[in-house]
Formats: sequence, C-alpha cells, structure tokens
Amino acid sequence: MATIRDVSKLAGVSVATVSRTLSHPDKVTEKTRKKVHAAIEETDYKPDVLARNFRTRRSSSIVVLVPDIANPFFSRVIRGIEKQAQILGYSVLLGDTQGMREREITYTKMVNTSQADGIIQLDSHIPFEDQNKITAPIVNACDCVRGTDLPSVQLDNISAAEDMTDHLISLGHKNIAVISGPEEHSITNDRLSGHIKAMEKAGIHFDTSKVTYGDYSIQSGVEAAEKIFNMFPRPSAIFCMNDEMAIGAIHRAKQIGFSVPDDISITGFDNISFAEFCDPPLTTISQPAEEFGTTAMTMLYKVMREEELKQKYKLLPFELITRQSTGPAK
Amino acid sequence: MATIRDVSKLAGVSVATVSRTLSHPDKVTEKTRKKVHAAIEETDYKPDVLARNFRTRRSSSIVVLVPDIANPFFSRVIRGIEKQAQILGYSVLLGDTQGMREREITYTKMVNTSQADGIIQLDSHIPFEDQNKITAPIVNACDCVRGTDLPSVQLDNISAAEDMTDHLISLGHKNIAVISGPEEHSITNDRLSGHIKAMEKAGIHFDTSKVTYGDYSIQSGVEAAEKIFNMFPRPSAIFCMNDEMAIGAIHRAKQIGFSVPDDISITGFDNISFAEFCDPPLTTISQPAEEFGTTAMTMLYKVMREEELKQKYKLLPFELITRQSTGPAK
DNA sequence: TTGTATGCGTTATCAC
DNA sequence: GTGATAACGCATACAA
Repeated sequence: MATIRDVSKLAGVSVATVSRTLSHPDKVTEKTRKKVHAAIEETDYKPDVLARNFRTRRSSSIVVLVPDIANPFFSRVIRGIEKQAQILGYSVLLGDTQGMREREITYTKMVNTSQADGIIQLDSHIPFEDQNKITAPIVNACDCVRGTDLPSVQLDNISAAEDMTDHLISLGHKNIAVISGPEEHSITNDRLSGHIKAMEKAGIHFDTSKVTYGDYSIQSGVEAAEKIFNMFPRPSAIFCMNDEMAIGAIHRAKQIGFSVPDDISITGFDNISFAEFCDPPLTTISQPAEEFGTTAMTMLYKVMREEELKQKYKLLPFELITRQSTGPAK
Repeated sequence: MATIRDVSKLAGVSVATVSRTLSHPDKVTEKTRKKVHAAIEETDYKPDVLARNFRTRRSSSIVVLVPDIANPFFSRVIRGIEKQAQILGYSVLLGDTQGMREREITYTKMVNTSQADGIIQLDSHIPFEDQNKITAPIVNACDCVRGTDLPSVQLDNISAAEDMTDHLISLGHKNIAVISGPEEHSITNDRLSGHIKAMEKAGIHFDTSKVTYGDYSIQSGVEAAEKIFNMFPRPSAIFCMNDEMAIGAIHRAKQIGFSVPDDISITGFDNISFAEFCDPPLTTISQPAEEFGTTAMTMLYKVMREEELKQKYKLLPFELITRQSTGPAK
C-alpha cells in the first residue's frame, strides 16, 4: 500500500503538500495539485483512514441509539440515516440499547474516545451520565427529550393526534378509549395532549380512566384491548398510539367476536407496511420515517461541523390515512 | 485525559510494561501488574482506542451487509449480531446495501482499509470485486452463496420446505402453488427443492408452471396471488417463501371473496411477529432469527482470530408452526 | 505557496 | 521480566 510519502516522492513535493492537496486544496496552486493528483493516480494511493482518524481525533462515523432495531418504524428511520450518512461520508455504528441505560452510556462514550463523532438518539433520554452536561454533538429524532435544547426532529404529534381524534368524533364517537405508549415517553404525552384538545374542542368530557398503557408491542395491544372491552359503558372507538398495538387490539376484538369497525373503531399510528394489509386495513397516521433519518443526519452533520442550524427544532408533516378500521358509531 | 505515559510514571515502570499489562498480562509479574492497575485506577486511564487501532491495524468493528434493514426478519438477525458483538468487544457498522452491488463493494472495502475487521453478509453474493478472491474474514448468514467455501450459518431450508409441504399434503392438498423469492437466491432454490421432494415423495406431479416469483414484499404477494387465482384448475393451497408474501396473498384472497383456509390454504415462512396476529393467523416456519445473528458473530470472531472453526457450515433448527391459515382441501 | 520538523498514543522489537 | 526506543501514517505549526 502506497503511503503519502511515496506520493510526495513521485510528485516531487513534500508530504505536507500532498496532505494539503487532499484536505485543503485551496491552499495549493493548481499546478502542484495536478502533479500530486497524477502521482496519487499512479501509485494508487489511498489515505490511511486509521492514521487520519488518529491524527485528527475524528472517525467519520456516528452512532445511532435505538431502543429496538427490530421495530419496523425505527428500522425505516435508520435506513434513512444510513443513506444520508453515506452521502455525507459517514459510517453508521449501530447502538441497539434494548432500553437499557447501561448500553446507552456505553455507546455514548464512543464519542468521548473519538470512535464516533456524533450521536443520533431515537429514544427520549439524555444519553449522558451527567444529565446536565451534553458532551457530544447529538440530534434527537422521533421521540424527543423534554425540557432540553437538544436539536430535534419530530412529528407534530399533537396535531396528528388531534386530527385522528377529530376523525373519530366526526364519525359520531364520543366514548373513546386510548391505548398509550409508556407514560414517560414524550410522544405519548404529545399525542395524549392532542387527543384531549380535540375532545375538549368538541365539548366531550375527557376521562383519564379511559387511558390504558402499553409498551408498543402487539401483545400489549391485545392486553390493553382486553381491559377496554371490560369498561362500562364500552367505548365505541380506540385510539392507539402505534400500529402494532392497534393490530393487537383488532386481533382481540375479533377473538371476542366484535366486528371492526361495526362494533368498535380502532386507529393506529405510524402506517407501517402491514397497516394497509390488515383486516380491516388500518386507519392510521403516516409518518415520513426515512425522512426522519435523513433530516436527523443532515442536522447532525451541521452540528458536528459547528455550523449554525437554521432550524433547531424541526417538525415533519404527517398524513391521516383513512382506511376501513374506522366507521360510524352505532 | 491520561495517557499511557502518565500511568507509567506513576507506577514507576516503562510504558512498554503498561502496554503489556493490558495486552499480554501473562508476560508481566503479578506484582508489577498490581502496581500498574493501581496507577491506571488513580489516573483514570483509558487506552486511546484510535491510537491503538492505528498501531495494530485493527478497529474492533465489523460491518454487516444487509439487503434491507427494514425487513423484519433481518432486523432481528442484526439485533442478535449486535448483542453478541458487544459481548465480544466489537462494534457493528451498518451496511444497508439496498441490493446495490456498488454499495456492497464500498462497505467491503472498509476491511481493506482496516476500518472493519470482518464482514457478516446476509445476502447471497460474494461481496468482493474479484469474485474469486476472498480478501477478508467473512461469514455468510441466512441466505448463503452457492459453490463457495465461505463459513455460513443457515436454516435447513430444504427440510423446512419439505415439512411444510408434507403438512399441506396431509391436509389433502394436491394442487399446490408456490410464491417464491427471487430466482437467484439460494434459499429460494433450497425451499423449492424441499417442496419438490415432498411432492414426489407423495407421488404428486410437480408442475413448474405453478411457481410464481415475488420479491419478498407484501405487494409482490398480492400480485402473485392474483396470478395463481387465475390458474385452472385453481390450486387449493399456496406455499409462500416468506410471511410478507403470504400476508399479501391472504389479503388478495379475501378481497376476491375467498375464505382462508376454507377455499384456499396459505402458508408463510419466517414467523415474523405479525404472523400470529394475522387473520387468519399464519401457518409458517419459525426461524431462530436472533440466533442467526449471535451464531454468525461468534463464528466471525473465530475467523478473525484465525481460530479453527469446528463447524464451518452450521444449520439452525426450524419449527413448523401450525395456525389457522391452513385447513383440509375441499 | 511550499517545505521542515514534530508529535499524536500506542505497540513491538530488541537489548538487558 | 522489564526498559529504551523506533515506528505506524498523517496533519499542522512554523519557518522560509
């Protein structure tokens, strides 16, 4: 493997000039540049990435913290991150935290040791030991930490939940149950706020007891639905905070013998690929999953380069997708 | 940040000894080791990963080549890889290839530049420019390259497809259509072989025209099913090579007004999380997805350390999961 | 604009 | 078993 020294000899310039030609071409005359490039060509020189990383204290890679990569929504976001990262010259290190704080910290520390230059956090924690001290370039995506000034990209969850609830109300539903995500998640709070807003706007009393909590898994949707079906009077609609739980709820409804949407309307959130092919197809909120990834990566890129962010908190658009899992209240 | 030099001074030994204590403890006396560790403790010394990588020409990270990370089966495999990698002290670089050979090569080259120490390939290509020259530690998982001697871990696809077909035959089905994956995939060929084997064993004529090809997406299942429903005589069962296509086929069947399994039995492959919650729940083959990941990573670890592999070609066990998408032939 | 010289932090070679 | 020291390949401060 040719080194920078081989190139410099062949080109008849110093190693410094070769280095400059590559890193700061503007500081080198056109003529020298040409000589150097010719020598690079001839020697088939490829800069030693490891040496460069070592010398510059940068690795050109970023780590993405994700609660669970097997979640179909997150995996699409990551696809977006990866796509954009490659365009910008970065590698993506996978940090599947499994919701464990310990793993989160481990991965975060890779920035301290310069193994990564920045972090994209898809969960709503501050992934630093000292919560008050942000020690690395970071962008928060999808589910965002409250009460911090981390750059973030998320959905307008409040409006989305409001629109979805409006939709149910317009179908005549008044007694609406909610299957929520974990209480500490910020998107959970936002979506609940939006739901309440719509209810109050319509003059319908919102009752906290109608809210059950799941963990975004299908199984938790099944269990939450079970509780809801035992409520009295029985709700005529369920607003679920993701598609998996909605699918679980539909499953349970059908098991019991309820028809969806005739006996009960059920809505999802995310528009995962299965939503369209459920029985009945799921009314849900479509999120631009990949765009979360590309946007977050682009923002992180600027943060790492210490450029100013024009917009520190981005909101991505959603779309209400009306399918057959919702219908008129009886 | 303390360096190895600080530690050596405090411990009253040379930097060489500190380095040895960390990398080859057996070459240092107990007493010195203690001194060094005490000094490390006191200075809170953390070895500089970048310097070490540079010096040793190793990065302690591996790259995983995956056709599409948003595929629910692959994302579970990757979860397994990541888990095991962390245990073994490796980081995982994500190489989502989107089926593009160009991206595959790009990622593979990271091994040449020592940015990665090895590769786990989840697709059935040889990811090197010169197909005949394997230039890096690599393990092939899930869908494996034919006619090479790459270490691999995969399912006994032949037996699995055979068992599934046996199941259909035992229900009285004779006219069985197949929704296959892309023709060039090795798992496609294996599963088809198993299917044919079962058919012949039962004395049923296998007809190539009953095989349609999809690309593993739900939509392609819908389209393939459409073709199958137009066959004459109409098959009474469809053997699909993954769950997504089966879900698509069920969707199309119900659209047309066919009952599953009364009018037609449909089977999947993979047992993704939605399989259990389909309507009807899907008869399928369960694969130990995470175990693919952990096994592949463990094998790669040995390859990278140039240890002998006891078993170069591993087969993981499957399980036939009988649910309600299959029933007796009319 | 270009060259010289130095150092990044570690590991490994070779004496002792 | 331990220490002194070279070397890894590159980027940069400074001098020219």
